[in-house]
Amino acid sequence: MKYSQLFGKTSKTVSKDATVASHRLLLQAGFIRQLAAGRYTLLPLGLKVCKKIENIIREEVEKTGAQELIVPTLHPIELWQQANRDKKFGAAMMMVNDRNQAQFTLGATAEVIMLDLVKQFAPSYKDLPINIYQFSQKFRDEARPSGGLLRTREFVMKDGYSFHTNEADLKETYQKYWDAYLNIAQKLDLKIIVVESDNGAIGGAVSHEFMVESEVGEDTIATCTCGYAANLEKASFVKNSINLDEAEKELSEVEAVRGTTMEDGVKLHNLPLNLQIKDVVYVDEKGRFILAIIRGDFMVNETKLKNLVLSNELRHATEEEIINILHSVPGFISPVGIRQNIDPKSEFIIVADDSLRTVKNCYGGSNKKNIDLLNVNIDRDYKADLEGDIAAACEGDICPQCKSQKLHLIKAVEFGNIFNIGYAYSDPMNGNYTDKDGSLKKLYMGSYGIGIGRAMAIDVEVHHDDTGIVWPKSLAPYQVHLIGLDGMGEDFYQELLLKNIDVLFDDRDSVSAGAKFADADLIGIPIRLVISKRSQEKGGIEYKLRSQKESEIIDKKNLISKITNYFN
RNA sequence: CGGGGAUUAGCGCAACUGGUAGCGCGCACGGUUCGGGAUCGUGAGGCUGCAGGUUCAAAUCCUGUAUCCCCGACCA
Repeated sequence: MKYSQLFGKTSKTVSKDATVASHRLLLQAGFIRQLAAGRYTLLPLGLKVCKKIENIIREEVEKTGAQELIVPTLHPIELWQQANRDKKFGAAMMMVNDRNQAQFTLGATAEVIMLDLVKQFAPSYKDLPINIYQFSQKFRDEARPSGGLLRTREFVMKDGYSFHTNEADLKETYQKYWDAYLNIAQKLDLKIIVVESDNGAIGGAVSHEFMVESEVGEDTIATCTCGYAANLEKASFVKNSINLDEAEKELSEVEAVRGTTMEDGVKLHNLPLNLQIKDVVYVDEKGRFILAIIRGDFMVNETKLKNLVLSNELRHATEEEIINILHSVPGFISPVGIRQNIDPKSEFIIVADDSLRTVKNCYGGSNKKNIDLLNVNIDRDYKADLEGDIAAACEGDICPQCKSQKLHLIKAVEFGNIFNIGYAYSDPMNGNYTDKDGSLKKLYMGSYGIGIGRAMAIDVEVHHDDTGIVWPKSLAPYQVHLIGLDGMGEDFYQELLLKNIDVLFDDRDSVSAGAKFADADLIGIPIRLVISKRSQEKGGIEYKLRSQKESEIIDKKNLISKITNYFN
């Protein structure tokens, strides 16, 4: 390709809105262009890179036995409703009507479509596992797209789906995908941290995310040197016992003229924070009031809480709701006796973190202003409707796996994920197969995703310097960036083409050498060749790797083999 | 959805207390240059996001609205 013919140009300036490096560089180097919030055009250079990523993914994913197909983008809303996923995805779904007012959604993911497809072939155990995948445009009406291609409303995803007789069978495919993802990441020159994760809107039980450490990442992951790694949404930690050897003392009310913060309580009673009970009131999408209680030194993890109470959405209760509906007082909420006060028409759930089993004789509010309770004990003084882990892990907490070392929190971007979905879709949609004995059994499902545009952005995030992108050779839009100076280069360009070398030839004659070098740095093609009077006087063509500072003059005859060797 | 900022030429930005729009880059043409974003000259390019209002006069003030960005909420 001649640069003068290439559609899409580099630019000297780029909007100050592009604060993330990959966003700025991809814009500036002419790989992408924005159409609307979270919607980007892939220009020829950008598309070339994405196609290379797709091919790498295709090659590795097919090793799992997956077969490529493609399903429509518009999904009849009824299918989503069958699986109850329309509510899970909620506002993120793009809705469309046809001329008959039939409702469709623009595919955000394709579990329901793929399951429906599989059902149409009435599979028997002999057909299983079924392992299918596609590359297709996904639509998610994200509340706030950000970071260029890192979070968009419209993107190409490789989404794979597998169908099994049981979980053990899924695990085999799951492991194959795991390995495939690591191979893909290696080819993309990305260092992956695999973490346990929450299944979120996809549903199911266990899943893993393939993360790349990055300051611009929207996720936080907890890691330990022992190998433990989990998304913060899922990460657990050791909750040490505080004073379990104490005898339970008598519950008592005391006057407590104080502010409404945890620290105010600590100061007033001169008792440790970890003996205080923290009370947080939430309201979910069904209008249920949820009182989450937890040891004072811990924080509530809303994702864990949502999973425990089976809610899709939580918000904090307002002060008015606490006063008028719970008949309590902000800052003085307590699980003790709160239930009696509440209007029985309002559904009310008390959820206790298991950390409340690590303490005795706790203190906190009384649901009355300026009165606190001392020596509060679970079971004796209050009971929870649900108990479990709803605590957020923090930097320095003790690792749940080795139980000795401290967790370290790092920011990361999600490169891909694999979901063990189980029966989350087969149940509501009657996704069955016929077993050996002729009986119908539920299909056990898995799903597997990688966003292509995001993968490209992560790669730029990881591989760039002050002057531009530094593509790994597997992804570079071209292998060689040939710069012709002094009107030279055409003959050698033709020669490279004949040798099947993928070359971008900067043939512009109205542009200075400096501008060409700057553009080459920006675009980031691995090998830069310069052919000029000067290089010829020195006996050949200048050869320089984008990733290195030094260049060398190489004789034309040896150059082709040097290039092909570099790429093998 | 809450808070903040923005919208003027293809891109990046100016235009004070209202007087009818300019700079840089890029683009076109012509010269001189030619190994790290050269330079000189000439030129093209704008219903100032949109809709109302105030005024003799609006890019500028007011109201509404749309879009974009950032922080948060949400989402993976």
